[in-house]
Amino acid sequence: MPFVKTPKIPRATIQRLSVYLEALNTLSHDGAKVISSEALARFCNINAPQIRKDLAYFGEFGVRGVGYYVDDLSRSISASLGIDHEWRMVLVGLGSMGRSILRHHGMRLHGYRIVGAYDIDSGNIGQAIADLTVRPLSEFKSASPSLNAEIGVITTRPDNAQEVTDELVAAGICAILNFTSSRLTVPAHVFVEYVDFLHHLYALSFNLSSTRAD
Amino acid sequence: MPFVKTPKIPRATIQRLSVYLEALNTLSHDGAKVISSEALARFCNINAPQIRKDLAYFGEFGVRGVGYYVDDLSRSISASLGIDHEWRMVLVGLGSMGRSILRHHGMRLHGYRIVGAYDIDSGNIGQAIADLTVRPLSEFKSASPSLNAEIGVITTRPDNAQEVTDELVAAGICAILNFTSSRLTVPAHVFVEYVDFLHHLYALSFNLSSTRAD
DNA sequence: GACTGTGAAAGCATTCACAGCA
DNA sequence: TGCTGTGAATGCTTTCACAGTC
Repeated sequence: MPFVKTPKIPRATIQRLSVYLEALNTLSHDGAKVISSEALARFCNINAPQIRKDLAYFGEFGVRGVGYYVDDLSRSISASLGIDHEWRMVLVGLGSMGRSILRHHGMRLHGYRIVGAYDIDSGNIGQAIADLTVRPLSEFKSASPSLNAEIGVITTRPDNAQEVTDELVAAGICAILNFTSSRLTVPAHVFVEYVDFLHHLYALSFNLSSTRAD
Repeated sequence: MPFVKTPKIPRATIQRLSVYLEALNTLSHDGAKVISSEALARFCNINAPQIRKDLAYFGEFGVRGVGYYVDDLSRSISASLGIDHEWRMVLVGLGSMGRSILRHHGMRLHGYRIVGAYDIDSGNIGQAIADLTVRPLSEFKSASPSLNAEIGVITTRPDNAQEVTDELVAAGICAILNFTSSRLTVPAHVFVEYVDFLHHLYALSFNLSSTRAD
């Protein structure tokens, strides 16, 4: 009985795959055809056995005695991560952070497309930003079937985050990228990722303070 | 010989401390005086022994049979993280992401103050944004002693990130918050934190795809 | 009685060494 | 020969159970 090659993939592996992908795209751009785990390791500041193990979770992408074909591997990782097709997203909250994300080029380039812009702040509603018109969140549920978005991005003020989440989940969204500092409560089938740069600043402060103390 | 209570603190602990802090501030705001690890655990979606262990790395903040005093604990965590005073930062790159960070209220509220705005793109230089004037990065090194900033924030295009990093490090910056998708190479004494929401989107895509497949 | 602080056990993730293949 | 794929060993984190304290 041949197993599908997926026992249980560490979360950390997924994060590193993103790094490999980034690196491979750069390498490909520079004309590299083949790369060894050792060379890729140096490029990413990650060690070689780790890379081999990570990749092995998803299949056998390399050629022994040769290495990995850059473009092949890039495609394989994309497929493994599920980013080999376009993902449709809705954005809620058009303060400066929301606008900046709406205008962010990288996301579109990598297959993430914002197909709806909503807000609960009436001040923003009706505005046209980057070919979308901001609608009140209350309209999302009825628009949802035609928008066909799978990922919700929240950039409101923290106090509104849970309310927005509930609304999105009620409308069938199963994945949320949360830029606010609020922790969200969601049903088990919903995935949440937190982007909180304050936390990263705390980590820097901690490191600075503790080396200072030595 | 009484040890300072710091054997080796897991990185994950630092991240969770940020979460506790956030929660405690909310609780304090709502008038709570005392909270048990169990109650805090429910509030943060983290389990109770984990919280107790995390806190124990830094000292004995609780009272047996009672719990933790909310405001006390909040202050203790802030001190442990080294965020009980203001941190000065310089921002490099004033595209839409940079501007949005410059205008972000939360950061200032939490003791992070941007004291200098730089860019290498001549289009932005000279502009006044939120009481700062954008200067060319080449001027940073000489201004650095008087600015007295400790943290650098990079929001340029990815291709410029390494160059900017080198410049910041040369001027004495020891901590970098990197919003670009580039991996940075830095000397051992410099700390780097990556804020890459594309990676978070990848994680969501992966989760969505793999549950879809079941 | 209630809840913290902590050693000991279990569970994960990373590293290593080497077998297996071009 | 050179480099991948992988079981076995190491090192971290998390979990648990309970002793210690208010």
